[in-house]
Amino acid sequence: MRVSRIQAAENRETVINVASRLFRERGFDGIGLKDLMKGAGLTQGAFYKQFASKEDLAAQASRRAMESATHRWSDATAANPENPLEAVISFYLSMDHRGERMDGCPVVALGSDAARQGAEVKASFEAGIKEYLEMLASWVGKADGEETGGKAMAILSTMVGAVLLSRVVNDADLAQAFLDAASDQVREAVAA
Amino acid sequence: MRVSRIQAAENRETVINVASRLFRERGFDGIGLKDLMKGAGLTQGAFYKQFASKEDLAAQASRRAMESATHRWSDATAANPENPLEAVISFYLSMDHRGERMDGCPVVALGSDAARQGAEVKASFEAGIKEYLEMLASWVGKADGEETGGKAMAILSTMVGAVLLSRVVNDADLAQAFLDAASDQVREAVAA
DNA sequence: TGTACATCAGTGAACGCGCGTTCACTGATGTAC
DNA sequence: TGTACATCAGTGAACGCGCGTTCACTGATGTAC
Repeated sequence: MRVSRIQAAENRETVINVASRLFRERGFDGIGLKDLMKGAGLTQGAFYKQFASKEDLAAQASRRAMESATHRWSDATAANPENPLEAVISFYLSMDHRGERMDGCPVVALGSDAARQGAEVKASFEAGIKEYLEMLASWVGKADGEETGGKAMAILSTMVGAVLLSRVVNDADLAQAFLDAASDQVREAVAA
Repeated sequence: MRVSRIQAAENRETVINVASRLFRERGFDGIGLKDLMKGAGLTQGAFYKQFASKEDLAAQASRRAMESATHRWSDATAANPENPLEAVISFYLSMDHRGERMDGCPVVALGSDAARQGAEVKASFEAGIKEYLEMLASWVGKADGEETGGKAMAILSTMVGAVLLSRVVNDADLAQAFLDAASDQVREAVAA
């Protein structure tokens, strides 16, 4: 049965939001369209009225996931404008973030998968990563020339790598140690 | 037809080696047992004479992949014992490494996937990561107390994150910038 | 404003396909005498 | 050392299943008059 244009648009958004979380939780290949649509309260048949293919949804969901991740950074810094970097460190480099793949950073949750996907998925990640970098660059102080962007990139690399490594090991103490070591390194990099 | 014990053991090793490369290239879910066995010159039916399940092979292949990665670090440093860290940086944080998923670092190639796997796969990664850390810790100089392990962890996080980020973006210049920024950061961290 | 009809989002079954896993069978290897 | 037989790595077909995708159909929505 047909549904209003507004309802259809809302349904589409719901599918993208659900997919952005379930893809992070289980990977692009770890969840099927049937379950994805069921998560949005729809049936599989409706999928191709909204998306060209699963890869198309992967690109949309990746973009949405990165948007919600950068919004989270914004919210954290708005709550602590005095020290935005420390506000981000305190949740990004935490055991909570290690444990919540579904709502965490998409680069960590899907980075290895995204590296195998097409240009559209990567473009979604690239856009979000540039958002991350702009925020970081505005906090680390613009000293002289190009080195600012470099500092932001190095900090982002350290943060992404630390959470990824923390998730890949069984030992919770080792995981915590990666997060702590990365926190220290980021603080030092900013101070330098 | 039966095959000698030696031949059977060799076949098993071949399957693990092939899997360690193909999993890195396509992900655990991106390659089937049929193609995996074909890559080793065998048929799918023989698989369950050697492995309990696909996840069992994933754990074996992950261990093998990490071993070959740490061996590569050893080889690089043996070729340049004066400055082992610089030797590792020059290939790990390179565009070549960004492009060769199949023979590159398993943490970058499979980290997001491994985070969703069981304890055995993670144990394989953990063992290799500890190897990485031991090598790094022996190079960064043991100053005073626990901080050495922390430095090694921070450096590994930066390196892993930079290659992952470089693979997730389409823009080759941005990818190169991540690798360069990480190289600088690692050098600074060691000097500090 | 009310009526007639075209549109199309959503349904649910079906498509072919490849997946991980199982199994009866083969025949060279390994063992016992 | 030679023979008889048990073992078992490998083969290839089959299993049930879920995948991404397609399609005929439904009926409320949107449009034209």
